[in-house]
Amino acid sequence: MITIYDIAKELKISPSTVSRTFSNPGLVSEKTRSRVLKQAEEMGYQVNLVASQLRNRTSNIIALVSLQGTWSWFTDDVANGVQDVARENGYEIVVLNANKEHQESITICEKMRFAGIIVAATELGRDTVYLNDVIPSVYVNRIIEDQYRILPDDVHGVGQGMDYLREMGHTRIGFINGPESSMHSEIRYDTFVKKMQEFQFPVKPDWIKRGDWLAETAYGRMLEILNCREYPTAMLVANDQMCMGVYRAVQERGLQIGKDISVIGYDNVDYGKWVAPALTTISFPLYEMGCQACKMLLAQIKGISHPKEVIVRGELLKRDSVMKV
Amino acid sequence: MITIYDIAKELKISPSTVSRTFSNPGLVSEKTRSRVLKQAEEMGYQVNLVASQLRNRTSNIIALVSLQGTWSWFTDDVANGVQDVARENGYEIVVLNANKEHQESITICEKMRFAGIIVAATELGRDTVYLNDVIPSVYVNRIIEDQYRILPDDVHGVGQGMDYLREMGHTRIGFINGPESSMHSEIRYDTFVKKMQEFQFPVKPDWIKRGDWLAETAYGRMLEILNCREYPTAMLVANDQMCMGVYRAVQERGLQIGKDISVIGYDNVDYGKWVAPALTTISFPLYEMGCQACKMLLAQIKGISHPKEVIVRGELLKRDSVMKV
DNA sequence: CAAGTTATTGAAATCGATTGCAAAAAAGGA
DNA sequence: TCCTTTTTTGCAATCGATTTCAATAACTTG
Repeated sequence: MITIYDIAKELKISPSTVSRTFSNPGLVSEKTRSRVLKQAEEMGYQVNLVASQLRNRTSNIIALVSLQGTWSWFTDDVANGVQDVARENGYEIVVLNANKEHQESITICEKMRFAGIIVAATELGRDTVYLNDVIPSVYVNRIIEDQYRILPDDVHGVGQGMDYLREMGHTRIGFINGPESSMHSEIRYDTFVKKMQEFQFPVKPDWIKRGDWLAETAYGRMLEILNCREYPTAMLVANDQMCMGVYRAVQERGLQIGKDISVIGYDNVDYGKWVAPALTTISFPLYEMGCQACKMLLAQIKGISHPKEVIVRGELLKRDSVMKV
Repeated sequence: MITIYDIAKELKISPSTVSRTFSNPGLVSEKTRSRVLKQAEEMGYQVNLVASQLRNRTSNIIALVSLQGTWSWFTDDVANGVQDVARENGYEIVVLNANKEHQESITICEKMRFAGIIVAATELGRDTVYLNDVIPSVYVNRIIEDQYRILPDDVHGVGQGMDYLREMGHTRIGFINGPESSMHSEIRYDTFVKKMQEFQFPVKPDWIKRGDWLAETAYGRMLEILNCREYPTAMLVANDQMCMGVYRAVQERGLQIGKDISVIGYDNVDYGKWVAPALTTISFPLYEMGCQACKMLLAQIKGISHPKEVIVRGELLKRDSVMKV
């Protein structure tokens, strides 16, 4: 492995000068600098950031830790947001995946003294995670007391969806929720009910089901709803993946999505555009949340004061799964 | 930031002893060890891996660099494979994303002296990337001279699909290919034609189209095919995403996928299970490729000899988009 | 109990880059 | 030319953990 000492020896100059050539070129004469650069190029020198970081006590790497058991669309979009902001500010990002047994992924970020950690969590992910305040951190989509966090505005999102259904003339609306443990489930459900009451639409318990974010379960729940003597003209579904189950159930019954039954999802997963009919959905503003998270983290790193909570709004994406009644 | 010196001073012992407590506890007496552990816990000590790595000249972090412009299913699945093997061997993985201008992502892995780099590339990603042989590396899904690599067995995959279509009685088969620049396109196309000839099925140029991996374009191409006086009973499509375009085109014409026209995709993206009818597809063995890539990298890291190329087979996943004629 | 072993500890060097300080070299001015 | 100012350089200490070597402490055992 080539070091500045190797280059220095070769050129019969001091390592200090070689170092300065890279870290503070203004302090080195034009002549020496070009000799060093040439020699370094020739020997295939790459600065050792490990040494450099030890000396400087700083890193320009931000870690994004996903609490999913596995990699997924969720982390992807957040990552894109974090990355764009990070790079604008001269930072690189690395993504780690902390599954059930892997507290390790978090700890290693701290031990590596990365510049900061952004923890991104859907609710399918692990419950808890231990930070030691060794480096700055921000949570995306999770509320932990006293910790910096970015949250989506579910109230606004569901509100948008409900307003739209009403505009389209729907009054008989069903709802498939996420699991009980979820903060989103609660908020989305509450907002759904509140809106129904506000509009003075009938809230039918038979049309309100609990799911678990997964298509398979939602498929069963939707069949139950379709077995009711009369069924709703529209379904609000707490995430897109469950909509795939709903689509299947509806189509198996010989009914048409968008015609017999309108559907609004939540999340805006990429394949929603490609199913037929294209899924109308409320976007989970992941990219924007990633951006905000990174800004929040950078503020901490630079010691600038910043509010501890930021709430980001998604928007309703009107496609083909909802039509006027 | 707490260091071993802080702990040492507090306990009035030498830093060496503190260090040994963590890195080689057998060399420290039971009594001292527990005192150190307690003190460290109390002070919130976390070893500084930067210092440790500098001294040891080793890292236990493997980097997976994606050459996609953005995060995607491709990298996800490869990452899961790499991760499982890595963790079995005491390594952690971090994922980086190299977009067009970001040679930087690769370089930073080298500068950080990570244990090794796995470069994963679909063909939507950037063309070239420069490694400096500072650390071991493996390419996934890309052929670079003299470099270690993992490739999928496209010949086997397409063969499986074609055998199945023939079994199901199809003889009139169309094909939508990927873009010209792609190694997969070439192989898949060649294999398709070879199989057609082998089976003595008619190869109709009108039924063979070039796509660009994207649904939108495939939608247009499929419409062209459907405009022919007679159209095929089955389509082999070079990736799943394009199948979504095919589905839409077919359905818009009032025809039914699986009934009027059978479709086989390639890749096994996750939503293929949830579209209606569920998509029959040939899997791109990403997870397995990730595992193999990691094994290959570990072999290099440990200095064990290993073949420079490994080819991994996918399999045909029979679902509902193909039926007997 | 003394000599020989073994278990524990500490001092000091090391990994590779950075930087304050001082020396040397170059440039400028009279 | 000689002195002052500015540029370039080199020396040596530093970041925090590890490890070799030597010293000391704690056991064994005849």
